[in-house]
Amino acid sequence: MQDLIFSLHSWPRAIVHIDADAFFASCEEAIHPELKGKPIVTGAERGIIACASYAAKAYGVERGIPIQEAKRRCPNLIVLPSDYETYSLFSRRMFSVLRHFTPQVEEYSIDEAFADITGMRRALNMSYEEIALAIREKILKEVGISVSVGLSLSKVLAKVASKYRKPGGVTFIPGREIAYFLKDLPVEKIWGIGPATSAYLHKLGVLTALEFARLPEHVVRKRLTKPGVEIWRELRGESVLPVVDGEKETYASISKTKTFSPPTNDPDYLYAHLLRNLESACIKARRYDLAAGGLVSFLKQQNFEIQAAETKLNRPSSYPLEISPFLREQFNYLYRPHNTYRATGVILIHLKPEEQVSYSLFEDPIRAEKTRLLYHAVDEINGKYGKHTLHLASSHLIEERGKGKRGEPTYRETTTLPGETKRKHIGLPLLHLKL
DNA sequence: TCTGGGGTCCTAGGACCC
DNA sequence: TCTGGGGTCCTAGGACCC
Repeated sequence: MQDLIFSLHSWPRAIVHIDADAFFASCEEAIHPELKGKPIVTGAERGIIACASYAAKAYGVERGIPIQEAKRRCPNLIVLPSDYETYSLFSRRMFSVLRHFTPQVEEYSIDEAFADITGMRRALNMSYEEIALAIREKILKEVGISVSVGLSLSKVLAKVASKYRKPGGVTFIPGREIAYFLKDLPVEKIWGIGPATSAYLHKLGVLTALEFARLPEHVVRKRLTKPGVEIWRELRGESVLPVVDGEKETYASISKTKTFSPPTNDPDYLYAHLLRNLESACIKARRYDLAAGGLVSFLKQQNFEIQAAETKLNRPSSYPLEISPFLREQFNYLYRPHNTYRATGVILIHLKPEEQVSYSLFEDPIRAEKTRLLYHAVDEINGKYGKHTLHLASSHLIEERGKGKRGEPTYRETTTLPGETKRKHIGLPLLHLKL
């Protein structure tokens, strides 16, 4: 083992990873104690399982499989819709318990976090191992959620540790035991090593995490890119990926995608979906006070091929009324009548804080202000009566189609170019009220 | 895993400039 | 006018994550 780096001091760094066990299902059990221990899944709204409780997993019910198939495997399965608002609440409570042990907490996803507890032994009067155990106990007791905990010298190793005994495990990987934990771990199971890199490593004859960790440095630097080298160092017990604390409250991009069945080549229907994607993305952007500097949209063909277009906006915006002309342009550019499509998507990119947006000399400030006020009202109405109660008229085709009838598609908003001052009225007639 | 939805980061290569 | 070399910025696209 002397070829792997670790200091004689057993914990040069102490990094913890916590991973909630069957998180969505656990939240449901915490709210509805009568469901505890029963086979439950979430994901009813999509028809695909988002999360399965361990009782459900015992029947061979896994994440990603269709609900129908799951019911075949487990006839008394309890199927619930996913309730992200509630799960976020539990998530925040878990993380705040974690912050009880150290301020250095990285909220990695809704159900995972890293914490750097280096140097906290004296303050907490506990060993690092005791701190890891205490974290699990306190979250279980105060939030009612079972988590698995890993403690090691780096983030990558802490991830290996937390996965080692699930559910409910607490696993320590001190420097001298790294090789033991890596020797039977396939490279493709390492955090950050995906299909492409594993295939490449396999070709080099590297099958396990230990074989990877033992590659000579010059080979790793020559064959892999930066992330690969970082993972290699972390596996050897050297902490190079920092635990980034602070709650995440901004985005670099916001995307909305929708898959529909059956696939279609109907341009009106496709564009209506794109418009709805745009509205959803803009709602989220406005919620975070962000404005998009660019727009990407794409069509996914039946054979999963994707065509995408990107446009730079002349001024950052979070208003569909201003952005939709560009979307229309992109759609006209991308759409081919002889292709059949299974999904559409919109991505708002180059997001920046709303207050940093300045208006160009060439546009009508009154008009821009009116749009802002209009959407302020739209957000208020939709907040009261439900998302998309008030929406762009031409995205209404989605509802029409849902009811099996065809409305007259309208593209009136496409004549409203941002910066164009000719048109006076600002949109209410272009909106549609869902009853 | 016959493939849902939402993200981030990195790199190579072109455009442009001196 | 031709040629070489080097820097910065931007974009497309790949890879990976939950």
